[in-house]
Amino acid sequence: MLILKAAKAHIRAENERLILEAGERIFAQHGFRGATMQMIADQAGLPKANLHYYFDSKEKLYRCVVEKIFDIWLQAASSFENSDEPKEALKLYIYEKMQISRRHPYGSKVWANEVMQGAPIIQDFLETQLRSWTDGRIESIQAWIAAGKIRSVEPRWVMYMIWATTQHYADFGHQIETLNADAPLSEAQWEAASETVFEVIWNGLAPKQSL
Amino acid sequence: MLILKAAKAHIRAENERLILEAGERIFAQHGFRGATMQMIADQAGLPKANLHYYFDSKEKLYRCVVEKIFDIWLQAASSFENSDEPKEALKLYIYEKMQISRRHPYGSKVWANEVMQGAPIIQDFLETQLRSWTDGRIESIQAWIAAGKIRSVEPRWVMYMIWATTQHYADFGHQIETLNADAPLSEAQWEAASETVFEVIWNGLAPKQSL
DNA sequence: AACACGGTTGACCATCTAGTCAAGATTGTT
DNA sequence: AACAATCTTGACTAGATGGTCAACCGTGTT
Repeated sequence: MLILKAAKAHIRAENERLILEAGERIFAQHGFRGATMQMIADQAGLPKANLHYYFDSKEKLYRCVVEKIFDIWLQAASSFENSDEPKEALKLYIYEKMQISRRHPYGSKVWANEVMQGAPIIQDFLETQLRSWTDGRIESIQAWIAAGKIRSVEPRWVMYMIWATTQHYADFGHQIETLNADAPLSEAQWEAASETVFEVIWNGLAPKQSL
Repeated sequence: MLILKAAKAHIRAENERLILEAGERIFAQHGFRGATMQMIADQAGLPKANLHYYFDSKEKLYRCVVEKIFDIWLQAASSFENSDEPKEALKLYIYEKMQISRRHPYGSKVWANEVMQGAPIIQDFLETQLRSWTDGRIESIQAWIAAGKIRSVEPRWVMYMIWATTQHYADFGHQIETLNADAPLSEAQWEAASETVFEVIWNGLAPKQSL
């Protein structure tokens, strides 16, 4: 029957997952051009021809990897909307983004790579989803300023600070490890770093007042 | 005579400069593997074979580019040492790093790329020069804390915040432009961004006290 | 003018790599 | 068991790319 497609769907799902995961890792470590289909195949434990069976081309595989990453990014974004109180909202968002840097360092690197190269593949995402999400967040921040809940600052620069500081822990993880005596950050260090990032930004934004 | 070498030294100097500049740009836009010697040659306005005359291999050219960038980075580093007052020292350093992001966006991207890929070429730099410079700066910050000039924070996380926020304006410049209606930041915007980065970090670090 | 040395260059080669393909293996259904 | 759809895979191809090389050019010195 023609409905066999559904019967083997789990095979497809599982293999696509394997390939996307391997792709994320290899693209992160070598960049788009530096990554070879053979490397990704080896990482996934599948023959190269199999990759082309599930993803037509290297470019399509790459696009899928990047889209998956953007989804995670947007997911974290929702932390921002769950509170009217800036302190709470910022804390949630910063901790969430630090968590993503810890759990998905490869994804973050692929994203960084893509943007650094001028976003040849996902420019449309930047211009639609990212732009509208950012505009929404800027309005929130402006509302906080109007309500006297934080200092008067240009919301854009604050957004960029948060993105930069949190993503740095993924993108420059190798440098951070090297400066940490070649050891990955411990649980306690991740917690301390998250706390410091939040504390400095929050104290930097909070209205002036004694204690 | 054998002293002709000196006579044509300016040709060598000029061509090496052209090639390094082109290399910085192309490596930044495409990554190490994505960049081709032909692209760099075209960018420099020289035939490809000429590149191999001045730099034995692609890898050696790349290493020269990265070393040049690291020098600029270390140069900015000295801003940190020119003052005992944290406010002054941090302001100088942050402004200097923002200036570098503006003037050398390609260099910053090459550095980011290199580190993201695990620093295959310049790991030794990280372990020697960067590590010892960082340790020195951490001592300065600790001294400020001991003197009650800033809050008690882990100096490392603060260093990373400064690096991240300032370099973000180079590495993610494309994203920033896209969110700025596809326009490069104006003079005033650069100034405002630098000011905000400094203000937030400084207020985030300054000891609590009324006003 | 003749020379010598550094600089220039087009043509070439060995290698790597994305993508193809056709034959065969699996698997769920009847 | 027979089948049809899906999945698997080794062998192959076309094109790109780093690097080489031998002939040639320009310039300052004698």
